Amino acid sequence: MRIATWNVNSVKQRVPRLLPWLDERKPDVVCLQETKLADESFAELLGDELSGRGYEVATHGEAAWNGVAILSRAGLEDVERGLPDGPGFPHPEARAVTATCGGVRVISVYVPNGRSPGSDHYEYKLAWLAALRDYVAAGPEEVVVCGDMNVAPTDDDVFDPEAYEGHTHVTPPERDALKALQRLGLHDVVRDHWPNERVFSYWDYRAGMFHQDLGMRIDLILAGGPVAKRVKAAWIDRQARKGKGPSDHAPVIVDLDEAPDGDIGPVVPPPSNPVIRRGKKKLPQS
DNA sequence: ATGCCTGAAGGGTTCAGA
Repeated sequence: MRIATWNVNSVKQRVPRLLPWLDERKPDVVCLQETKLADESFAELLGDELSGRGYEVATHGEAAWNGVAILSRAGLEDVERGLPDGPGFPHPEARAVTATCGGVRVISVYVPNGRSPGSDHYEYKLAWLAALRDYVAAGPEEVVVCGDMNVAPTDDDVFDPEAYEGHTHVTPPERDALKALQRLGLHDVVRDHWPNERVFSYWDYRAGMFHQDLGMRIDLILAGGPVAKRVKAAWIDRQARKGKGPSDHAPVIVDLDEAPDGDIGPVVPPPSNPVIRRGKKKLPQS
């Protein structure tokens, strides 16, 4: 079973990239984030295209912002939207959807950004991560938490720790909240398979950050013990970040058990990364 | 070539993203 997660940064804008990607990589389960579409609009936009490819769909969206989904052709049962007792800002937002697919409890999450350390939104982010931890703790071990965690687990997951000083995504409280989740027994499957590689999943659109490979790894697949034992491959699909009209995030892909049949692309990530240019690099300023 | 920001809402710009 191939499971993928992708922050598409507007599914409406990403249709010309999403559908060919599904046909090429042939994932059995896809977690999407930042769909930015209400459920009815999602069904109208993609219902036929997805059912034609054999996918059932669970969406939890809202107009304009946020929005998550799970596409599955491995079954889609017991759908839950949102986090029970999760915090809002001030109202609950569409940031989590859960379903059982092929015997695995799949949670697609879009963790709040946090905006700036110490802000209300930052506190909201920490509270949201705590609620996610409680939710996972109450569920089965056969679980994968997939999505945009908006936290880089370690300094190895950003292009330059100094560039992020004073910014979100790297602060100790955020990393502690992520660790608390992992302490439930979840494995960061991409890092486990590529312990010493430079692997990022997000690159800012601005200033040629992708082309210099100045990014961060914030999109994760966290697998419960029994699922982690089944992992045969885990990688980030950088190809999907190239070309015309990409999302600013790349998909993360994991294969459980035997890799699926057919031409479904590499089962290991392309090992080469671009040449890193000399000179101090900073984050683009907004 | 991987090539220097994008999406959405609402209104002629502003906010959000990370």
